[in-house]
Amino acid sequence: MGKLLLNDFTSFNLDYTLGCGQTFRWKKAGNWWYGLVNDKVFKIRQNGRELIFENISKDFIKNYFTLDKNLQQILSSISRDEHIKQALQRFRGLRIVRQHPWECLISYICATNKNIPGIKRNIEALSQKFGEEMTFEGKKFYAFPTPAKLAKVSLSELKECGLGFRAKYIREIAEKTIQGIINFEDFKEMSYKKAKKKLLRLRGVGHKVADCVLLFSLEKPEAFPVDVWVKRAILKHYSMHFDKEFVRKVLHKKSLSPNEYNVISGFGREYFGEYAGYAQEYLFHYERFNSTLKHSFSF
DNA sequence: TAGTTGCCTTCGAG
DNA sequence: ACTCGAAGGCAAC
Repeated sequence: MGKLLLNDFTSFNLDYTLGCGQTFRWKKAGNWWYGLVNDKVFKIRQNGRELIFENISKDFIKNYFTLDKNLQQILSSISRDEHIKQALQRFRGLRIVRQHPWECLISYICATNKNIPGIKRNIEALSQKFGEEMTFEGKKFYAFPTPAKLAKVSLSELKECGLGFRAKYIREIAEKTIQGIINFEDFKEMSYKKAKKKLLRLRGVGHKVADCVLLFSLEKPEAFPVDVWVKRAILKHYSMHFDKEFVRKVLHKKSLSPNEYNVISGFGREYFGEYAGYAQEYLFHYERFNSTLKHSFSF
């Protein structure tokens, strides 16, 4: 068993961090969160300033949950108006974790035109079918499949995971990864713009998926992914920063054109600054949270 | 070249 | 039974 003491309990909240929808494989049982990250199974729980974990090293926990970063400083840098302040206040302690780029990329390709429970089912199916089996506390866990494995399986086998039209993109990217055409360590070294440009060349990767991968796994905290929830949040609370005509036009569209995407995402990066991605994550979670509240009390 | 439209898998909610 | 929408993207036009 390992322990880690935080300076201040508001500097990290495990439930918000793992429950906000940035990751898809964590499961909570009682007070413990069970996870499988980079081929390691472990569990972790929080009690105030204390983090308690089993089957994993302290260094891994520090790195994965970015405990080396000063969250208060990041949050004050994006705290630009009353609305974001409310979101920051409500979910203070939410951090963006360091995901593995390969798993992150495939996960967010699964996320195209899907809701979060659907993405989780896809990834669970992929892992059970093609990932390495592990045992922890007598229960079976499955690692996320390797690029080599996914490059070998047939399209119909992939589609059995409920991937639909995404299956062909996933296999293409698996092939390019084992061929070395995609090298995630190189992406980390590049600027945000250059890395994004390279990601956009992959079939199945548009602006939204690229920004998610850049933010959640490639150390680019300025990335500002715009999905339907963030679009709604921005048009609702920040419409004064856009042309009336633009707002009216984009409000009821299902999908954004590349240009419209860049207008909203570019606003986010300029307005919130170098940690715009954190603002995006708080706005996203806050918007979904408020929507759930409305539904729960509507009857 | 930039912007638009139709289509794509699946699946649960209503 | 039927439609709608979901952490969208592609290709034709």
